[in-house]
Amino acid sequence: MSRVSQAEAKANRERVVVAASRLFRENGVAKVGIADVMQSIGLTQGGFYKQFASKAALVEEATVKAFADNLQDLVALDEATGEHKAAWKSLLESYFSIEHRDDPGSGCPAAGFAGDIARLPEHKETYAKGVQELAEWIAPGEAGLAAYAALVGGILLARATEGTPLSEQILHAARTAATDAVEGCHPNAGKVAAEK
Amino acid sequence: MSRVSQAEAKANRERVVVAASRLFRENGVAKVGIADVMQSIGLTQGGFYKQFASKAALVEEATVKAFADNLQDLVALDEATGEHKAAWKSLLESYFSIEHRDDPGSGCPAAGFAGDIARLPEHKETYAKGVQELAEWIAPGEAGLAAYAALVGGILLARATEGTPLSEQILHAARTAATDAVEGCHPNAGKVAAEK
DNA sequence: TGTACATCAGTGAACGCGCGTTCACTGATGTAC
DNA sequence: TGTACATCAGTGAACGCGCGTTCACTGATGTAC
Repeated sequence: MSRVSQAEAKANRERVVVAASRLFRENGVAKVGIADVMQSIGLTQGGFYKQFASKAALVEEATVKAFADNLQDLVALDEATGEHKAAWKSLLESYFSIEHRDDPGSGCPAAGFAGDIARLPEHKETYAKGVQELAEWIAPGEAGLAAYAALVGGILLARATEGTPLSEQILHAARTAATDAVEGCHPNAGKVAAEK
Repeated sequence: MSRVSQAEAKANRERVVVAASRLFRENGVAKVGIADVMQSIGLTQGGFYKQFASKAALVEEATVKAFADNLQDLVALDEATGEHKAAWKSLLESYFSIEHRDDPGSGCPAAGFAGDIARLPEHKETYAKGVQELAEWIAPGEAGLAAYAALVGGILLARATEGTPLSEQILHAARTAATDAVEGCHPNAGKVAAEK
């Protein structure tokens, strides 16, 4: 294989971004090399720099794509359920599922990229834009932000404790708390931290 | 400097763990090298392996220490305030402060190590133990776990969006939501995600 | 208490490996005529 | 439409650098007598 048609080259470029978007979320930006990404779609590392200026450029595009895809899924969920509140409840179930915990590659981008972006200032703007849009989907303003932070914290802790019984407890606890926030007052509201 | 007294050697070993506990939280395990840790306390990298079997062993000890120190601080906060609910409110203020966001090195270990531990299975047990203890401090059972997840998610998102206006909004939103969870029902409870 | 020797914490340089990036090369694609 | 040539996506190897780890060496500490 040497030269390839323009259309094929463009398609390959997109495949690189898609693969990176998955691999970065799955294993972390630092642990995924250019060679890994290229190999995963059957190409060699050398060609990478014909399409991207640097690894950082790929991280940027992969971040944008992950957030965009995620938002699109949620909008589709709105349309599928017909009512936003039902869509939100449906999201809660899948978000705090074992499947989502164990498959970060196709999961929440805010969670998948959180660890890396926190130390990569150049991508914070992009990350923030993505977070804002997804939080807006949940609910406008600070209510959405707080809810989204609870989601991200729950899934990250569940992943970091995966393999211990605590992981499932966290998933359950976070799902319950988020559900209660939608339903309104829970009978036990107010008891948190008031028992010691 | 060649050989050093046993007492001094033991003290140096502890200084290494303390420095690592801070540096790992601050810059991430992957970005902090053995040489960085040793240099930060005025020693050279060669001596490291006289005290530790590997970098992984240091990560383990640094994780344990970070969680232990944090728990001790919280217990002290309980004693200082006299009442647990007041201590919790006080924690909320400092947890979602700009200072805590900008100084991960001495901050919440669950947040500081989250990104790295999620990809280092060998440390998940230790991490889980630390999370469990801190969550128990907040409140027993799932209430504490859910609250802690909301804390961690809030501070991580705020750090990953630092430099954008969203960061402060997240801090504020997460603090408000957590405070309301203690106070009981907020007038707006139930409105989340119900407006679209 | 003093002396002689073994121990070993810390030094500084080197080794290996992985990874981001570069580069000469290939040969099908795209284009000019 | 066909031909000749330039372009350039992809290849495979190499370069540099950082970092975890190893190692011969140093000389003060700790100990045996």
